[in-house]
Amino acid sequence: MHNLKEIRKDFDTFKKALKKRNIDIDFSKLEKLDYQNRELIQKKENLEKEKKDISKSKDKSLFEKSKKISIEIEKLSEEQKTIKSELDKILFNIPNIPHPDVPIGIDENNNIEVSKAGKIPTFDFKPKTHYELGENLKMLDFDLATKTSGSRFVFVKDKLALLERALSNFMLDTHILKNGYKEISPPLLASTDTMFGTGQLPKFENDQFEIKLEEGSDRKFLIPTAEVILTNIVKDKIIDKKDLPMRFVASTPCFRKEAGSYGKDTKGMIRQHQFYKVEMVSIVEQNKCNDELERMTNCATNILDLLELPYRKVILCSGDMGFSAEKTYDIEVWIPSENRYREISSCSSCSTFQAVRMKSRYKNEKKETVFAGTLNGSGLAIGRTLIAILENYQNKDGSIVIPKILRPYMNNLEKIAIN
RNA sequence: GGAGAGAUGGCUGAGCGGUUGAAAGCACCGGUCUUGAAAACCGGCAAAGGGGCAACUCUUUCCUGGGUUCGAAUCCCAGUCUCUCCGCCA
Repeated sequence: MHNLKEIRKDFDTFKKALKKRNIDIDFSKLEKLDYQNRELIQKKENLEKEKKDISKSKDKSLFEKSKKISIEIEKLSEEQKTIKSELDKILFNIPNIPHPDVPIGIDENNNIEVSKAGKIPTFDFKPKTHYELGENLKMLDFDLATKTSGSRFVFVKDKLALLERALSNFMLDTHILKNGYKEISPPLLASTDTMFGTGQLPKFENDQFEIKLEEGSDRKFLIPTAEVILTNIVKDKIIDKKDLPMRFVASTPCFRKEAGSYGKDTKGMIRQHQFYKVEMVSIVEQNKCNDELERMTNCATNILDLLELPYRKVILCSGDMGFSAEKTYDIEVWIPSENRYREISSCSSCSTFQAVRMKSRYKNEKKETVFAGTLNGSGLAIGRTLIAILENYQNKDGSIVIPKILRPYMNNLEKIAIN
């Protein structure tokens, strides 16, 4: 969310910066509502002052007048609240401003490749898809999941379940022991204001699974990513500057409706309603966002290096970035059956955008209270890492070689073969 | 599910109709003292919003939302959350 005080100072620059997002915002209405809002506040405050003075004077002859002022204040206050909520409705739905480094573009086709790493495997046979491999091994069961739960779910069984668990542990260990993240096992349900804090609400309510605890209770949502719950650790907080940067990592299930993806990636486990993801979150001083983003992205690619999977790093263009992000790197892993790279991690700096929504602040050198910077990144999406391993490490007979780094996590198993 | 207790600033914690934005302590910052540090002493230290180039100033805020009152952190009502005891339970 943007700070109105800042926007007001240079409205034209604000408008221009958001043009890169190519979205429709009624700026003139925003400006007008802001003006009306402030005008009403002034009127109201003048009356409040008058009333306060009467009260202090304890002059009984003025008490009647004070009553009348109260009614007037009430009226103004209602009017002001209405204007403010209209203003908020616009403000809550305005995305973050792209960082100057971000290339301008419409969609994913305008993203720019930054670097490539790893060796793309060559096969002397036609590589199978991950779901063919998994089903042949009898370790991925989509039909069963359809029976118990519906579409976009999967049963992972046996050695692949072990592999999934190993991946989670390996990634966590790496981030905790080598990259300085603190391990968190968080709640998987988030309240409305938590979802608002990171930007999932109000605009993306359709993508969220809502949980009904009991009739009339507050709304709760299954987290679409641990980013939501980890970032909100600093919600409504004035953080001690000494505690920055804060770095958290968690491995959690994520739940998404995938409402806008009908017919997309319907085969296999690329796009599921539920999947595991290891998520990194950093809370930093606001001027450190860019450095932290590079650091975080390196933590993510480091995992792929260790797993010896080929990947490339892409910087997202202005039109393809998420709502809260100012700058995003996607890490894409090589998928042999599709003969292309697919997203396996997304690392974003959100500048102070989420902190404004969450009211997360700290005192800077000048003792001013300022908003913190927040970043999040997958390190990595476990389901998709599993896919990448299946496909990149497959043999002609349908068996899968286990990446060396994972073997200690799998009782030194070297290969998964058909029973 | 049943019975109680509570929610105040970064933290602990007083206040229980008007000079209380809020005592005191801790933490933090500055200073005196000291070779340096500690201790002691002195001073400073809430947030949000509005106005102003600025110095500054005004309004709001003691869980949330209503109510009583000229005036509410303080009284009344509703809700949320936390804690303790009993029951049930991974």
